[in-house]
Amino acid sequence: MPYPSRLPRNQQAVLDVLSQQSHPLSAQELYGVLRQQQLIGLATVYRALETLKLRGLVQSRADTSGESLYSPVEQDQHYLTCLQCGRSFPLDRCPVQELEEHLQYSVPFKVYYHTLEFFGICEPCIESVD
Amino acid sequence: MPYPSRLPRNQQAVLDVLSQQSHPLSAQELYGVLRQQQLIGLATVYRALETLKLRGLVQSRADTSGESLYSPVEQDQHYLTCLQCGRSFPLDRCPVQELEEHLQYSVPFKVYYHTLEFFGICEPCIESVD
DNA sequence: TAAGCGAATGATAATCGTTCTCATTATACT
DNA sequence: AGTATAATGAGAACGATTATCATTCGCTTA
Repeated sequence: MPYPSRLPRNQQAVLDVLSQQSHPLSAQELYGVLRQQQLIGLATVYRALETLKLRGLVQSRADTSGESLYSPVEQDQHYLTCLQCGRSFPLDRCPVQELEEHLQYSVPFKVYYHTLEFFGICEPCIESVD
Repeated sequence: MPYPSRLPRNQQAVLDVLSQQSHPLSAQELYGVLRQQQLIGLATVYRALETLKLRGLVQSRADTSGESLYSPVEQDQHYLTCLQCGRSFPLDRCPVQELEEHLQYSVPFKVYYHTLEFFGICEPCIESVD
């Protein structure tokens, strides 16, 4: 697992904000929060996220609206996501951990994290499906 | 599982092309293929994909470059995806099927399909990681 | 401590996938 | 056939992300 002894300031700031949140943030939301703390450009936020992803510290998933949502890798990332309204409901159980550990030994690929997402229609939306 | 007796022509055409491919296609690639067969607009391709997703017949996942890749739901969708080069390597084993079936009875949510993706660095890229 | 140099930054323009708009066309129903 | 309704294609609009570039920061070396 790549873990540099110290992170550049902006990367650290981005990671801190993500860790303080209990839910994934978009890059633009992140930018809004960081702007209240310091002078920072949107491009820098994207650059920091890119690097943090490559280091296996941050993960992203695509919102149904197209934008990416970012969260620290430690955070569980298993959802029921409604195709109609786009809302995501977190799941607690993860049956994949052991497979991930097994993969580490069986494939030439360094796994940082995984995502597991179930797609369908949530109860409130079921009635409104055409 | 929602399965209308007959699909509108364009939705059927989109589904046919996706089913003929052995790998997921972007909306733009799909548009290119369809244009060789018939007169169709890009907006219609997106509209058809949207509807097919809501019907649980097509699924999408985000490419590392940001665009969405579409494939029929029947197709297995489990990958090792390299954060560096973006290439995806399909996995055969799926440990989640039974959890999905269990979910159907334990949550108020109609599950159409799931995605499982492992992210990390592939062997060829490991050397080039800074 | 000052000078020099390469990497990082912020502002903004450019890019590109996706969605919206709207005039036109196809479809369904009577 | 006649009319209402939905679907379509073309292209404009949108918005998230990426590229550009002049400036600033951080570090090394004199």
